[in-house]
Amino acid sequence: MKTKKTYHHGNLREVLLNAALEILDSSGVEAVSIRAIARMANVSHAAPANHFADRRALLTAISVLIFKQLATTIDTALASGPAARKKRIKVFADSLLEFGLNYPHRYKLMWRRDLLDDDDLELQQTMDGIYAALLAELSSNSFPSNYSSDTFAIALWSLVHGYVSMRLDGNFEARQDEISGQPRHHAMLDLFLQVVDC
Amino acid sequence: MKTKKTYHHGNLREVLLNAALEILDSSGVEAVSIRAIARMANVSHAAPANHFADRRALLTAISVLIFKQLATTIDTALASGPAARKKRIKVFADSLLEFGLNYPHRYKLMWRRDLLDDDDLELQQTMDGIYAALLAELSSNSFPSNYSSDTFAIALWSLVHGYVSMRLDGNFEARQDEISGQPRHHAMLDLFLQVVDC
DNA sequence: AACATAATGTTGACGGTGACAATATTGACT
DNA sequence: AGTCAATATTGTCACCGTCAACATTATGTT
Repeated sequence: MKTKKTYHHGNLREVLLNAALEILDSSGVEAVSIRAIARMANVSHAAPANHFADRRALLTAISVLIFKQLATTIDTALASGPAARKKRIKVFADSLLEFGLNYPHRYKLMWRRDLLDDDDLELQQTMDGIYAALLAELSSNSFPSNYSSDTFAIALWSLVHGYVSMRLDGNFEARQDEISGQPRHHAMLDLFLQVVDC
Repeated sequence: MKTKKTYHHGNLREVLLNAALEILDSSGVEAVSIRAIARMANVSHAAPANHFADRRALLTAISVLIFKQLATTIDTALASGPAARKKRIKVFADSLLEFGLNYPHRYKLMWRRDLLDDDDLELQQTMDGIYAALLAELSSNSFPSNYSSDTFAIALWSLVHGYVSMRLDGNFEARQDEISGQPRHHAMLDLFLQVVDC
């Protein structure tokens, strides 16, 4: 009748993170509670405190995982991607965009700075790494003069992030999201990338 | 010693909405609780239930107010704005952008569909009205062929929304947000609006 | 091997929240 | 005057995050 083998769990931290990810994917960040993941791991409600100082620390740890997953996705896509600069930029944008559409709740959590620990070094570094990967694809002479690659990078990122956010929050109607049978974001990115040719 | 004049408050609903807006602006949507606004209105914790079915209904009512405020802001700016189409598009974008930067917590709430009532008619209509105002400034022959005004509208809105969201969530460093002493978003919008000339 | 200490887990409590039910008071209409 | 709907109160419940006190086990030193 003993359901628990040992008093000490062994790898509770990992189990808790997996539980949190599962709840996140299925029910959103609101449902990710300390007590819920403790229940799922068959452990007392205060056990997680030994591994995560508070809920913010838990969500931050999850975000680090997610950001690393995104970084890997982008790196992989770029590594096997085309050589032309403009096309590589599009690969980057597509990777980010599809990641958001594929993992809606993960994507949304990534940017909920109000729920995360701003001072977390690992989080900052992983984010910076992704931004650096974008900058690496840009060189100033590819764009209209007067515009720095930073401005271009921020514009591109804003465009993708804005679109994905709106889509995930349900602010674009389904019919608005297709044009000529193609996803809207293809046309949208092409439209934007015209400035590279200007 | 009687602090309350009457058992029935008189205009509780309005008072509650103002309290909610005050808390929202100062502390963010997380702090906007039924009980908090009840306390602020010197009323029992269950009194708001007579005016708002639940917290979601309360936040939806606030959002309607905010969207109407945004609509007014945009309409005013456009009414006294320039005549050239491209400049009017910029006025629209600037209005949206500055509204977000000026009222961070209000702007963030507007898009938190997870907290709002999707079926609220007034909310939908106010949102649709703003989008229609943007479409009204566009005509298909102003843009590169192959791109509909819907695509352009969604791209522009995504760009602005993405930038504002990132800024408000603290995802752009302060130094990244200025270029040549000008706010980054000016250069960013100019960059994007080049496609109108292509 | 024995012990000390750190790591990890449990139990119980506190105050906060949204929501509901039961009740009290008041306003409005007949 | 009497009735009913609107509105406010009190009390309760389950959930949450967090803390404190305590129990159990792992680890490492002597």
